Amino acid sequence: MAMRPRRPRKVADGSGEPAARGKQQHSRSGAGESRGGGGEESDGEGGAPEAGEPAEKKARFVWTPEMHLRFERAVHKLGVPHAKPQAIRQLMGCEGEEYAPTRQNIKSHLQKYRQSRQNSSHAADGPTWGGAFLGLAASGLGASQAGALQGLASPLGQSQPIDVPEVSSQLEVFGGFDGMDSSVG
DNA sequence: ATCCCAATAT
DNA sequence: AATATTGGGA
Repeated sequence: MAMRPRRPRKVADGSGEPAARGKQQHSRSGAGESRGGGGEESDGEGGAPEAGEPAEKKARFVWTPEMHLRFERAVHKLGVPHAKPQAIRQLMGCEGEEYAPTRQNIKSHLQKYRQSRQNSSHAADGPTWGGAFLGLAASGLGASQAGALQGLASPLGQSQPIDVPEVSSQLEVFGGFDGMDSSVG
């Protein structure tokens, strides 16, 4: 029986759970999430192919240096410790792109990003994250793109001057440095 | 109910 | 190692 990895995870109430748990499964075709004005993450469950399909490979999201750069800029704009997945997605301008990370993709990546910052914080940096965009510039596909990214323009031409939603509510828009750093006393 | 984070699994 | 998935909290 196929199960549909929909995404209602936990629906209120948390009383008593069967003692049986510890099952992991993976299987997804579409992305998750799709709502909220302008959401495009469609959840088109294709139904489990009964048979005949030669086990399609699931495509994992590949974070390209460029996507990574957009991600980084968005995160830094909001402040590393305060960057939230949905805000990041908006600031990235990935909407409308053919290759757009889903909120969950961003979430996962954001975690990794914070982790790399946390465990190195300010000292040495790993070759992967530290030099991710260096490869972009060296690749040659950056040159002009890098310049565009400086101003943050969408390759589609639909560049709107990033309008930050509303962060005014919080008085802590302050950010730009790694939070949680208290060693020097 | 929705969103996000951290842990965990693959 | 990088990404996805899951569990739990706000």
